[in-house]
Amino acid sequence: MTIAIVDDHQLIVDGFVGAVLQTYPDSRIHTASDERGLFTLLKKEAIDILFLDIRLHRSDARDFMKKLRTGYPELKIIIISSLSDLPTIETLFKQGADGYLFKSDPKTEIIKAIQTVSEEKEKFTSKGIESKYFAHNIVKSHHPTYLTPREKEILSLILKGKTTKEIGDTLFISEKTVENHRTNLFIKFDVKNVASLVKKAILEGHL
Amino acid sequence: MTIAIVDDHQLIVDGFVGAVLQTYPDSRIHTASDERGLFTLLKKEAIDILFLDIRLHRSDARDFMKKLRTGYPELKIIIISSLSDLPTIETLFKQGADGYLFKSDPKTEIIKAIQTVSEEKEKFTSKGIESKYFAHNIVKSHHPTYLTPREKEILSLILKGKTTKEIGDTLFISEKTVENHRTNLFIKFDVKNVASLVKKAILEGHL
DNA sequence: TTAAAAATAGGGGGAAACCCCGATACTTCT
DNA sequence: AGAAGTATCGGGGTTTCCCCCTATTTTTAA
Repeated sequence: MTIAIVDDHQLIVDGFVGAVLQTYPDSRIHTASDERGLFTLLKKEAIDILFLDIRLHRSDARDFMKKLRTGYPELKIIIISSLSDLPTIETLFKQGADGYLFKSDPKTEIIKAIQTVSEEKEKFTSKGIESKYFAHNIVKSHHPTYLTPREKEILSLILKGKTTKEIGDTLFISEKTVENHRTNLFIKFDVKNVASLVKKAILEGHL
Repeated sequence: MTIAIVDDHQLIVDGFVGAVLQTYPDSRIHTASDERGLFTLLKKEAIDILFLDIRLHRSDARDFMKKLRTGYPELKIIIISSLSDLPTIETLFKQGADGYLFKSDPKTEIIKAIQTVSEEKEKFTSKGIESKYFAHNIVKSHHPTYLTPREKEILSLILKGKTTKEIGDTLFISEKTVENHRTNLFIKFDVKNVASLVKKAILEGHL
């Protein structure tokens, strides 16, 4: 069994490798710290299970997952995150994640995750996830879902503290157009002002 | 030598313990996952060096550091964080931190940190910090500094997406007063709109 | 006890945000 | 060919923000 972990926190990687080797001394574990490193790795090695820190990709987790799914359909992807944001979790599952666990989960959950996805039958969610998942009723969760390229562009400028006028000047479009995109961002994020938008965007990894 | 680590991410804790035991097999390492656990621990054990994930304390790292410093003046405190926010680092040093390292630093930095603060002479900053530190010229850094209790209250309501009017109604004060506090927050955070305020506040751990 | 800081509140005004609406053009997918 | 989605722009409006001031009371610290 070949396992890979991608995380930019060295400590996380070390803790992970230790935990897996303890249970599976014969497993081969590859590590990478970012997106680029991951693809280099995937080209060289046949990876069975990938543990992925989703916060690596600021802008577009969706395209990233798609790329992984299409390029490596057999790959099992387990998201490992410090985010407890539920809509994100739901979205990632829709995008083809096979499992999800928190960095705060005990390391036994890693082993469980490996076993669950190896058996090919079901998706894995850690206990930490499940408790949060059912605490807030995720059923009526608002999907921050998909942002268009232009929306992402405008969101990033909002996050930089730019005003509508400044954004318009930057992108050479009218303030009205910026307002429209802004409104659409509000709708997609289900918020009613910039403060909430910025908060939600940051917590969902758009920074 | 007795070492403690406080972090709510189990993987980080495991990675840390492994790294330290590798170099100091005889060291005693205690762990806690939150603030409460830490104080329970400090009452029972004589800790020499504390590695602390500062993101644990949403509201008030300042009071927290003060409490530690006054209650345990001999304790060496090394902040371990995933935040790369420079003003925060500076502030924490001012508040009596003895060292600072990133979660993305290699584990050799942990050992270096232990050695540096043990020698009692100097503060420790990891290589990761130093490179960032000098990349942006921190000299003219704006200290988000001290927030009054009322300002913290208002900040937290802004972070919840409340409008000036709503905040006034919540705290039973006039909108004008809220506006004043809001202005003062802008000045202290050195920003010019809510978007930047929220972003900076979250990055500096006020969430 | 005096000075400084914090919290309160107001007047007044301009700028930006926010919310309706409708409209056109271009791509993409079915 | 038609529907859906994206991106563009406008009119016209209300609300909120943001900034300039002054000023009083209370709390805190020197």
